[in-house]
Amino acid sequence: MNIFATVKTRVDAAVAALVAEGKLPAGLDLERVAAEPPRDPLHGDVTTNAAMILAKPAGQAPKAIAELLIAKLKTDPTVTEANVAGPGFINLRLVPSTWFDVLRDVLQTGPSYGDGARRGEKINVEYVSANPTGPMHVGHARGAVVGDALARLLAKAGFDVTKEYYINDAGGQVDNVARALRMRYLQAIGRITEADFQAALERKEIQYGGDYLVPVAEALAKRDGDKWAGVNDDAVWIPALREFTVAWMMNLVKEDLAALGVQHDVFTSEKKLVDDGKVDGALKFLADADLTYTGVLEPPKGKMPDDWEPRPQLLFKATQFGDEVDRPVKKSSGAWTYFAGDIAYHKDKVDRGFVNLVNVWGADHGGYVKRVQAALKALTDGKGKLDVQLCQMVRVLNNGEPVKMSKRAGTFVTMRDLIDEVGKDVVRFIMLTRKNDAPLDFDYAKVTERSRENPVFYVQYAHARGRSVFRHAAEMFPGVDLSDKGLAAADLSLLADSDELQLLKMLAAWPRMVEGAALAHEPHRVAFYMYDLAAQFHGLWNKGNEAASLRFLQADNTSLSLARLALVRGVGVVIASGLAVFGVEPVEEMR
RNA sequence: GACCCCGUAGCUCAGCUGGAUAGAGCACCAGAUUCCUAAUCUGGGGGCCAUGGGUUCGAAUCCCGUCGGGGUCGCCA
Repeated sequence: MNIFATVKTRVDAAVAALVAEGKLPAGLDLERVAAEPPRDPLHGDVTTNAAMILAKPAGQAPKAIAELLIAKLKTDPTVTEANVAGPGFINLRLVPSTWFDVLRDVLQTGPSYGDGARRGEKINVEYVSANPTGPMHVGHARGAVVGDALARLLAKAGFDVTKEYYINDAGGQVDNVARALRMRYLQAIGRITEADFQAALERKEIQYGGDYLVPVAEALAKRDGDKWAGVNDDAVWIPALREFTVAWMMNLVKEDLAALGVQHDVFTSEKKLVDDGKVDGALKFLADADLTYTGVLEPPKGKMPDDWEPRPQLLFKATQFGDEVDRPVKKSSGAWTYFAGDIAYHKDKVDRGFVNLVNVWGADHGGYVKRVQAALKALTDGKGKLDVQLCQMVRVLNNGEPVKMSKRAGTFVTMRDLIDEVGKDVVRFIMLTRKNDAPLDFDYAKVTERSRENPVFYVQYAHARGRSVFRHAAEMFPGVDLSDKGLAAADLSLLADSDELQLLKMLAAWPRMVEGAALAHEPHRVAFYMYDLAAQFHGLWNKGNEAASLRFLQADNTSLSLARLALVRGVGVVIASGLAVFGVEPVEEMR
């Protein structure tokens, strides 16, 4: 039940009725007509901009249209008041039972309160997609949480969501890991020393110096003995060691993600796309559409690479689809570029029936967005929609001091460091307290602090307080049915305090919140909603400190207590429901 | 040089896809505890929404310019 959606359909019906009566012209576009909460609650319960939106196409003054609509809307028994205000807003006040019905609905529907109804609309969310070259770091953690929460949010809004991970296991980076692994391997079988390894790192012969390759090398030595020590043909040992390390690293990645509570439905391997001929197929598709050609790119502006020289390459006509320049799909060596693989990957998604795509990337990939969107347009004749959510940097701090790096990985703070330090739920929640295109400070001290400043604590505390009330209620009212079903049967009209009603109205806004955040691909909105809801709840709680008659539990008044318990429970259900979108467990108590 | 993101209270940030008098927290000031968790709550001051134009009934929000911060810029992924 979404009362704003309900009111919107009533407004639409009122317009239709006026059209039928000839008071408004036919064929009006109602797309932009909205029913929303007014900015100032004093204005009413629901406001609609219908009169202002329709004024121009109908050729009438907003206020005149508003009067017509008000006359229609007033015939609705659930509308107690309808007024025109300001430039033409129509403010509606609804019968109080509206809010009691909402609460009853929350109690009866439980965790699925707020679920949307767009069943069957498929959407693909690709996130993390980290190179299988080592442990996950903080940046990956943010992308993982944002992508996962977005997927959960879309699912709640009613989409059929597929969560996907693209494994970049075909490029030069994984070869570089194989090279580093070989050195660690030689060390593991006693052919070189740690000093030799560090020297090679110093000479930049290898790029990956982290300790995390040591156990991989040991496992390889255990399996194959000294088999690879004498093999010097790159074409032989690189693929073998690459395969070994990719498999290992993907296990590591999956373990890290599991520790964060993130699970993907589909893993797509770049190497498999290549081996299966999907890259050839995708590029043939573009070539057949005359969207590729062999040409020479202009030299890059700004910082010039040392070894730049003009060379002919196979290019994709990205400029036809809104990109700045045409983009290379083949290196001058003739090998496919990373972009070619990505074209094939996106074609693969399209071929699997996805039109709606979301990719969550790090902000350093911002320059890559247009070309992939261009490729998708080319592949789908303009029908495919790709939204790329870029995640900005995370600065890891402790009491304001930058945390430099992990002992294990060497150069960066890992996802595991974060989880070990503050726990999975805190990591997840904090990562969602900023919009993803804004930088985020993650301060170990602040995110574990027990104060209003810390949104995780503040929201969890509200939930725990609600549970505490129920523990007391069970003692105060032995034998009384305090289940959701029992509470739904309570006389909710006893909720008469203005703050109680305000809280009910916030619960009524949850379904609209879910839909808006999902369509905008902005899970962080849920964090702010939950914070506001918690603030309202803490406020009501403390009113009981000043006036004992406002406490939730009244020993001498069971029916009033039950009505208030229903409200407390409703708040708890919605908070738990919001936390579920974040993949965070609500806490029962905070001792 | 080009492209992308950002610029809102002293600080950290919201602002629901163009709506009414721009909101929270921190910090500052003044209050609340025989009471279900005061780990909380109530009240107060604080703004040229970087800046200059434009679009319209109406702009923090959309478009263009300028300034400032960050990111990216053939054969890396």
